[in-house]
Amino acid sequence: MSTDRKPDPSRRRQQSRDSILEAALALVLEVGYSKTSIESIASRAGVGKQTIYRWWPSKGAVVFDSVLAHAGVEDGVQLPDTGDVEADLKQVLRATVAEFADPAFEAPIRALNSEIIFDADLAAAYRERMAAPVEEAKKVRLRSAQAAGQLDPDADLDLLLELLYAPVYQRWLLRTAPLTQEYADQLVETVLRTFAPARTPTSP
Amino acid sequence: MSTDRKPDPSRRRQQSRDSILEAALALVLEVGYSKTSIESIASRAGVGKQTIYRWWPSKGAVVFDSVLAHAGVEDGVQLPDTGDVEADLKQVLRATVAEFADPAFEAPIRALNSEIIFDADLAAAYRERMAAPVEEAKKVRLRSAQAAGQLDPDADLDLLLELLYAPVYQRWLLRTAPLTQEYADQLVETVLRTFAPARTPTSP
Amino acid sequence: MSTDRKPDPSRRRQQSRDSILEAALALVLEVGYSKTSIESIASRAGVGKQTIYRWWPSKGAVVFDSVLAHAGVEDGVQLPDTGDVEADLKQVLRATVAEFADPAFEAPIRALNSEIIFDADLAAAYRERMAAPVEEAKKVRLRSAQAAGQLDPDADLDLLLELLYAPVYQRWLLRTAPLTQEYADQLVETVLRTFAPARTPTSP
Amino acid sequence: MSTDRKPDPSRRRQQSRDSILEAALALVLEVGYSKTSIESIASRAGVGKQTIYRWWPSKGAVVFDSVLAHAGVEDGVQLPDTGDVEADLKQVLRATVAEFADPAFEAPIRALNSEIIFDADLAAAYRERMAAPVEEAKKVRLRSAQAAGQLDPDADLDLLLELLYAPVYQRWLLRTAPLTQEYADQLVETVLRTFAPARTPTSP
DNA sequence: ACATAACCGAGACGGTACGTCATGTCTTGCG
DNA sequence: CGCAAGACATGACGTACCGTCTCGGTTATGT
Repeated sequence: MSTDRKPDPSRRRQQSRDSILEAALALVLEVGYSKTSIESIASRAGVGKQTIYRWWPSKGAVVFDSVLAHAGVEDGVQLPDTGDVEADLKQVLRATVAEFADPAFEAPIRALNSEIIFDADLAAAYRERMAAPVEEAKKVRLRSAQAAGQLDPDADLDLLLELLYAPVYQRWLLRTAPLTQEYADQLVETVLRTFAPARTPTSP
Repeated sequence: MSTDRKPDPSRRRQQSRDSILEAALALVLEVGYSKTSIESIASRAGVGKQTIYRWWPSKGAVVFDSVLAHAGVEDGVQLPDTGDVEADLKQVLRATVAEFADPAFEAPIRALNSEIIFDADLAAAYRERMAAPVEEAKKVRLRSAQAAGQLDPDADLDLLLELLYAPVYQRWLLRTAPLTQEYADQLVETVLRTFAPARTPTSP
Repeated sequence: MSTDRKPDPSRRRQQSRDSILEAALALVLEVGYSKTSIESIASRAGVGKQTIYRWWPSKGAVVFDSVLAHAGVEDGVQLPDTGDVEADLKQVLRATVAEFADPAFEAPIRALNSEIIFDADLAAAYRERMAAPVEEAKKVRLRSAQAAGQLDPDADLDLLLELLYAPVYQRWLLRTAPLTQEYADQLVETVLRTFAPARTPTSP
Repeated sequence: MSTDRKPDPSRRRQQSRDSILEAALALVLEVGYSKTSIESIASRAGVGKQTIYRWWPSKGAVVFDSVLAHAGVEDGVQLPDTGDVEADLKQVLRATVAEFADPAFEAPIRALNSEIIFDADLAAAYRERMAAPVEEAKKVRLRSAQAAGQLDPDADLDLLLELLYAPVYQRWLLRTAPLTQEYADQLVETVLRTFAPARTPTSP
């Protein structure tokens, strides 16, 4: 016998959920994450505070859902495949760099990251719902490159992706150095060189 | 013309500063960063709140100084140089991995990072006072390796270090995958392979 | 157009109100008015500070309500009417003098007065809710005396009451001279003499 | 053997004292008594806080001295004596009423009174240094009236003065009713009637 | 003439309280 | 019963002052 409140999700009002997520995202953009409060979200969404507390455990979770809903990663992700890995990867990494530079993305994503740092549950949710699909799409492209002989067939693709993306992520997060298109290109070139296919011994 | 109060640092009481930094670090370890308040730091340090506000602009800055004072990076940093870069780098990167796993380091450093994400000033301070000295020590070792012919003399050392450390940092921060000693070794090997000196068929 | 929060009195918790007023009165008695803080009232009443700020504009207003609630002037006030004005007034004025000497009344009432001096709103509230009912009761008795031919029918009763009470009030407030029962009697006699009915030599 | 600081008044800097009193008075006028702080007085006077604490026990005492120094009651006080008590008293009481209405006097004097209410020492100082000389001057005039047969030779002059001034004081302090010149006149007339000389029994 | 003791300005300090904001819980009344 | 509204106890915020305490720098004699 438990006294826990267990709200019935079927009775949930979709309109409230939407306006909460919208308000949360708008506030993070306008006043920043730390100045965004549950109270301000509720007030802006025209919603009672309890309605937020009923469905989300924390401010971080609300903002997480906001960003997720807005990013719309839930649709299938697919990377370009022109046959030229280097060109394709450069295009993709340049797009990532550009995204990080977009103020409309930057604020919510920094907020997301600052929560993920502390909250292992959010981190897991992030991996599963945001990172994993993208990760898998990238690997599809890389396997295609392996099949085309542009990449070492034994390359550890997880490691490769880390070497490619972690430096970008770190530069953006810690602002250690400017994030430029040239940097993206340089990373792609360096990493591809590292995982280049073994030089085919042309003669016996 | 400014009305800002500019307290005179020469009149600052060293004892207060010390007990504040100590209290801040202890609280972050004991109750976590977000539950550490300026008020609790002041109270634990036996200090008036104003004494904190007089010398630091934010909780983040206090914790930053705590970590800095505790880490003692201000002393010269020097890396081992046994003549074998790979062995030396593996030792150093394994130490980094171990440090990240130490609960006594983890909490304050996660706190630090969560502040740095938002606060560009703190990020700059971090770069200058914590990262830069260590970075420089690492480069000294790498240049020594270049001189010894163990590394491409044209290698971009900044990029090399990013490829080496950013993946570790990202795994730790986002908990994307376990941080093991083997992973450290693998990273060192991969990166050294990338920046290996060109095979000069000098003489038969 | 006003952005002011206007709390809904119907949702007010009576229990909180009561414990706040009780705590305020107790604290003024125990530690004095100036050492009584909103914070200490809240803490003693087991109430959040905001609950005080929501319903009262200032410490003075809280203490005012405390005194008012305690004095219970809101009930009808009625003065003795034995048929002998002089005796009745002496009794009433002696009671006033005694009240001023009672330490349990003195502290809160001095507190009240010190606030009223500065705060015209409080002064108005004092007149309307504390002074007026008593004033009216006194006038009822005086009119009865006029009807009985013990007082000049043309006497300005407001003036009469001021001449009677202001000296007592002043002596108490400024401690210019001891407040004794004899003094009360002397005042009554003097003032009654001033407003005695004209000697009408009606018939021998 | 005492460790008490006993500052040597002979070494006191007159300039500091003056600027403190001046600053105190100005602040009470400008921002009101309760918003006047020791710190603001010191700052405005260009004086260290300690210099105030060295010579005065409390804010009330400083303001008291300010008002005293400004009022300049220390000079001899003398009331008009035209031979007509009623006219003279009306003139004096009207002046008092006017003074109370003057904003430049009102603020500091309300401040004074609010301190006197709580602080018996200040009350005594007030009586001795401000009230007494004026009181004595008034009595001189009244005795002259007694000698002139305009006043009952047995009149209790203290009581008379209380009946004359307390109502004015009360009206001003509590704002119970407007303080007009007519009111002053009415008071004088009423009180003089009360203490009129006994009707001389013209025939035996 | 020169120590030496005080006052003095400045302001850092450990505190208390301020009045505001947000938290997460609870209650009320509407639909 | 979900919900908007919002009162509530709690607790932290950042600020203002409190009264005490150094810190140098003038005075201002007193030998």
